[in-house]
Amino acid sequence: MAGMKLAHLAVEADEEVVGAGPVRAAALYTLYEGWGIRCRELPSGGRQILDFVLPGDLMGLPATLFGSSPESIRSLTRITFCALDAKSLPALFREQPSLAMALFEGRLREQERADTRLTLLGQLGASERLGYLLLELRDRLRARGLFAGRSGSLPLQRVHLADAVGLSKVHVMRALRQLREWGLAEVTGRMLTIGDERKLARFSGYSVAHAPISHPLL
Amino acid sequence: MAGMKLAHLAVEADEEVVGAGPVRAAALYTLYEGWGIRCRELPSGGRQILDFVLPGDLMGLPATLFGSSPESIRSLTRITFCALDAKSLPALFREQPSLAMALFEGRLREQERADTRLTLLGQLGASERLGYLLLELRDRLRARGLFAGRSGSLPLQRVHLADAVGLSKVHVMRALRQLREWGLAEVTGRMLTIGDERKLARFSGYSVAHAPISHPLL
DNA sequence: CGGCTTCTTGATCAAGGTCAACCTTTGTGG
DNA sequence: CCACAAAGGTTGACCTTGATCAAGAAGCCG
Repeated sequence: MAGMKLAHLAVEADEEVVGAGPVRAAALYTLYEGWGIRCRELPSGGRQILDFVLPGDLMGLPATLFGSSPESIRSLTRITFCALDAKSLPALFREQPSLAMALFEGRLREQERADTRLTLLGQLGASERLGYLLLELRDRLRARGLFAGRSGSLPLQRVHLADAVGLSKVHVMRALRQLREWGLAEVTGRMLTIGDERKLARFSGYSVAHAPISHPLL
Repeated sequence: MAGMKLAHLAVEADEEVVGAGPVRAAALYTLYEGWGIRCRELPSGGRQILDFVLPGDLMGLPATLFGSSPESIRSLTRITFCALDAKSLPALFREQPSLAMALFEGRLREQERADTRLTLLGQLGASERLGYLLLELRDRLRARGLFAGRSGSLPLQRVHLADAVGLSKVHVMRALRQLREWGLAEVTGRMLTIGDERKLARFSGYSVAHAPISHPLL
């Protein structure tokens, strides 16, 4: 798979990495460092953050495979990433079936994560959603060695949390206050601190089983 | 792929086809006829319908591949389906790379549909959600030759619509009335009728591009 | 030190949930 | 074939959650 590598790139914070709509360049990437978001913009002005993109995650798979995709990817921090040759994907499937299978399983895990998010938005209240999101983020970061102990860096603004869980910025504040007052989690500045982890997991319906952590592949 | 076929089965309406939790039997299926739902149950009693399963759709892929899955699949009507040998999936990846690729692309399309549903729940109001759901269902049915003209059969209760779009049964009623009064769509008895299709699509943010129709594979 | 953006909070408003009642359909046993 | 029961559909009244508006406080550059 290393043979697919084309170039090593970097962009500053808050730029569009993969645009919605028709693809302009072959654009299959893996993220090396930094944070990104995968999101959709609505004509009405709203935005849904579909997922946070962390180091090791693929970017632009649907866009390159289908030639166009409604999702766009933006950098939240400065990021470095690596461009892959999307055209060699069929070859990969022919010559590396076990790798292809791993790729397939990865998509399936993503699907389970997506199902969880849907359940979150459909069935749970504001604080539960936030609690879940924070716990999941912590575990994804931890799996990458980017979070140790009770607190770690979280380069997100309130708006990002809001757009991720389908709430208004103002209401995210209220929910965060709840979590803080109950000693479950705290977001201050650009830091996340998990308080009573066990209680938070129970409260927000979080279980690692339901939130398989995507593993860096490349 | 026909070589994977193991048995032809049927179950009555409202039964569990694939259970949540650890897998009891090798359980990879394709649906032949009837309707199913893929859903998650919450400890709190809530239920999120993740998707409606229509003829041609796969059932139980994550469960068989991972040995367990939080999702369960239930029949809404009497269904007939076909059991596949999940163990031959690695073989399929080795010997039928182009089929594997198709399977992979199918998952990617599912992911786009899931992203759309997330955006729906996170950003849109009750009537928009329902309108979108109804339009998408109609197009998926039409792609299978199960819906022609302005109306067709829709074997869903209000609760199912409610659990699918994350609303209460009562509020689904209110939203349906809206759609009816505005001449956009109507659900009566077990029938769905689409009124002004163009207007409904605009109203609910529906576009076929964003809602790729899953194609029967087997 | 301004002039920006983000954070934070209170006050008010609307969307949606809950409860309860009644109606309609379906189904079942006498 | 009718009577009754059970399940689902429909609607109104009221309450809760979360959105919106507005304004002040705190950071963060130039």
